[in-house]
Amino acid sequence: MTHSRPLKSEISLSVIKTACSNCNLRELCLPFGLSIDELERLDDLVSSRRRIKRGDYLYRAGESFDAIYAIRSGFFKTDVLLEDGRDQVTGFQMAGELLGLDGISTEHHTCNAIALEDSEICAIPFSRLESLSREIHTLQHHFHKVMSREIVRDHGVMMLLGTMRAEERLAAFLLNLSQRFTSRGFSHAEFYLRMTREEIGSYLGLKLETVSRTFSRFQEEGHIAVQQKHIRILNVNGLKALMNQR
Amino acid sequence: MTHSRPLKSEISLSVIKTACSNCNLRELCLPFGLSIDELERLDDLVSSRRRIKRGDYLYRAGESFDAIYAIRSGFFKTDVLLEDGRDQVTGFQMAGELLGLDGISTEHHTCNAIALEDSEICAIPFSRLESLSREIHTLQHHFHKVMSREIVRDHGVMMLLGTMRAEERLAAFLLNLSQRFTSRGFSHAEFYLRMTREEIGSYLGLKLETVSRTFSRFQEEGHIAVQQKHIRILNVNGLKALMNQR
DNA sequence: AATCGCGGTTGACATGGATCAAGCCAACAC
DNA sequence: GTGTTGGCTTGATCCATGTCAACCGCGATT
Repeated sequence: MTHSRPLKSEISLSVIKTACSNCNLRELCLPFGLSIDELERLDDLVSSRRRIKRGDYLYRAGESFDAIYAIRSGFFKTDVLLEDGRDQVTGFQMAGELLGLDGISTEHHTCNAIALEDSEICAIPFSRLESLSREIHTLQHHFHKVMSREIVRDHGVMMLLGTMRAEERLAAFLLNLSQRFTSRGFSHAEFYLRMTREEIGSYLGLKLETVSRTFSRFQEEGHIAVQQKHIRILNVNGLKALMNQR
Repeated sequence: MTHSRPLKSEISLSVIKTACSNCNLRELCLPFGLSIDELERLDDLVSSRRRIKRGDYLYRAGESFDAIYAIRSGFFKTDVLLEDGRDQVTGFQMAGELLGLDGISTEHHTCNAIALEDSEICAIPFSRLESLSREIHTLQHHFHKVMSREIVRDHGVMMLLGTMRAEERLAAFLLNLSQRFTSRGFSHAEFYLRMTREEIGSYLGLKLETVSRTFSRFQEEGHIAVQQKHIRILNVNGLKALMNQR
């Protein structure tokens, strides 16, 4: 790829240029439900595409906010820091998901977004998104749904943190990842974790040792096979059953 | 008041009718930042006002969604239920705050909203809010801020649940209530809790006994005076200090 | 005034997960 | 190869919070 010269500039441009219209995530991402010509208007807006290397920040808490970001490929975590150094991972985001919605409220980001693998994002200038969504009803409505979905997701995490035991939290976590990989066309039963035990623990309100021990227990009980970051789910129903017991 | 007859119909109507333009919460609530004539257009939309008695549901999880609600007066909790009966209180809402944003995502409410005291709400039909906010930029932007603020709040709760100890959670909870009462013109140092120890516990991921014991400890240490639901904060800085230790 | 009942407090004890510590494994550098 | 490093696993012990149980106190009802 790096040595190929463009044969026809239109073609190469249309491939290289960010374009929702030919993005295979468009049914998961912001463009959901838009007509062809609406899509093209969104294309104009989603101009810049950026690579973020593993470990780099997409944005940091405190930075001023002016765009939201759609993940084109890769994997991110968001976290909030307390003055005393404690931190809480607030989410893991994958392709097709939006980052940065927290920044709208104060015009400043309130959390950090960090790439857990080399990633690519589309920046969507927020004020332009607002103007466009004043014109395109479908876009407006879908954007509201996405924000609302984030609120609902957060409620789920609260439930997890507030009422579930370590086993249940981890089972819920694995099932959630599995389901999200599935809807992106990957295996539901086999995947690589992009985050460390510590990051999982932070997300789930557990220490890394507990995460590790619980994985081991799941393995002993035949629910999963773990080998470092490689996970195979052997018994989905077993995991599901772990959640509603008690 | 109840015996007075209207002298001029316009006057009595303007008092009785729901109207953002003369609501003293307008600087906290959705109308924030609107001009006089924009306010009047919002008035048309916020037509119905409803009383909810203590203990009654404003809406239930699963019901179909078509409006969001602004709290005119009173106090609510929202909670989510798991099949096995466990529940998690996801928030406490007071005058000027919005309820129902979770329902946008699936067109169905995903939690229950229950009045903790006799309350009054304004129903805002959501599709009409969307059309109006396509016309009024300020309204659109403010609504986005409100949704985003909810996401940020949820992150705070995750931090609480994920990384803080019982003392810290409860201190944070009291300080948060105090601050919200203050911005509504009530005393920052003295207030009545509208919720039970069990509801506080559910919100904070603690059992009611722990909540009760921690209140008692705060009292022994001179941070607060508790008597059932009546709270007086004696030492704000003491409470703040409790949070960042460790 | 007596009774009832719900919510709150307090105590004694149990336990899930944290903490501390050692060792292991895999990737990478040299 | 050997060493180094970061992430993971496992064991022993500890402790914060949960659990169970008794009792209290206040408001509502009669």
